[in-house]
Amino acid sequence: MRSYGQYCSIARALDVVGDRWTLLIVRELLIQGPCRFTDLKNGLPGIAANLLSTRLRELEQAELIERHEAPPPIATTLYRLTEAGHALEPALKAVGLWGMRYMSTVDRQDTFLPQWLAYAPAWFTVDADPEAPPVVVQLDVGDAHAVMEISGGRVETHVGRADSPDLVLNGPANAVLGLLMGVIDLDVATQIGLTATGSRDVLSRLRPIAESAAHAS
Amino acid sequence: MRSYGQYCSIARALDVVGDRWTLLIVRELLIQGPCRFTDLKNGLPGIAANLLSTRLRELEQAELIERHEAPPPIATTLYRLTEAGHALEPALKAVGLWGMRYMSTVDRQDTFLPQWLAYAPAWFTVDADPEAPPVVVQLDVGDAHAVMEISGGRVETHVGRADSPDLVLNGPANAVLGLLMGVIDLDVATQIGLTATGSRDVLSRLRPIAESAAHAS
DNA sequence: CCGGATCCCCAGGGATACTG
DNA sequence: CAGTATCCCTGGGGATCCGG
Repeated sequence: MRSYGQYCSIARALDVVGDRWTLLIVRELLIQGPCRFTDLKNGLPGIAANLLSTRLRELEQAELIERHEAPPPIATTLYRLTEAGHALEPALKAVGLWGMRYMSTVDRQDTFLPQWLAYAPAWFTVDADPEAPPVVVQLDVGDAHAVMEISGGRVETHVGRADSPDLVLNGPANAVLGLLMGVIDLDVATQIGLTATGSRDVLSRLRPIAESAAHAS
Repeated sequence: MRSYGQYCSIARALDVVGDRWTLLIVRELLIQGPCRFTDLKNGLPGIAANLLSTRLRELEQAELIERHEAPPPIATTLYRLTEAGHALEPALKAVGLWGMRYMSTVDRQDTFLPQWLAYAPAWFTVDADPEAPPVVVQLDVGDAHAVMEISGGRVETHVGRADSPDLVLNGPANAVLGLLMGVIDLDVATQIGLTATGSRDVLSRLRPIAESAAHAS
């Protein structure tokens, strides 16, 4: 990207990460950890291979990521965030929090990956009642499955299924995540296809982070 | 901008404000208030007029800004942020906070405008001692002049000069702002051309916001 | 002078194919 | 699997011009 040539920290930041796809590459590395080239390509539907290659080179030069030749049994190069790259997390969260206003609808064309089902609650919701006993929520959106563990003030998530969840939320992405993120309420979510199986009152355990509370992890 | 086509709030946000210049236009409207076309063009050195025109149209369609036909004596159209546009402030602050790491050096080519001298301390520093009496700091970088009023826990700024400041900081942009933002210390700032006239101990009144504390105003 | 519109040129992005 | 090479096309930059 051409530099804006301004002595302003916002413009300087955009000089480094303002290019198309760049912040989404950082997003994938933040939520997935160190990735192979192919992992990144799969996590960024639509990106051209040459462009990913170019971006990775630029990010490495900017010292936001570093290549790491993993020994067997991996035996391939992994890309991982440096400290400076990891420091983008608060900025990405703030941007994502603002973008939440566009999450109430979903287009048929939109791609949706399991890891996004997992990271969204982890980044943008908190346990509203830290003293209460732990609960587990299973999220199912098509073929994407994730588990939320709400406990001690924190919400932790991972891709996959739970053994005996207290609640199972199933439906289209905007119904499940829209409800969790607080952009739609339970009535609307149900209307657009949400089915909630189990104890619905665990939903009150979850509080979406308000914009005014955007902050570092 | 082409849509990323992902059901992810970060990707959705970038669909709207990820284009070149877009976030900087929002920055100008945030720090300047409602602006004329020419004000924006002047505040964004290097932008082509047609591109500014295009971006303003896109931003209006996205309902982040709105045109306002101001009556005489202004008698021209003003562009101002809507609620949704204003809601970008936390995200811009978080991005700017991350970009602070690139503020220790300044290139001769870099442009620097008086309003940036004013907004940076207001956005990225706080009064470390709210109980102490108010102090006034004058900032001079070339032809750019700004005033900081540190009082009651807050740091307020405006472009211009103060009558009887408690401290005057003069020097290149990276010396003055780098010092205030905490990216360089007083010794280094002095080495690269800072002159501090008045009571230097008022500098201790100022605390740069740490990354972990990035939050809404 | 303000608020654009038009035109031309080039860099950057997208799609596909190909290679070590 | 991990990229590179190629081609095409869109979008951005710069200058100029035009109506109010």
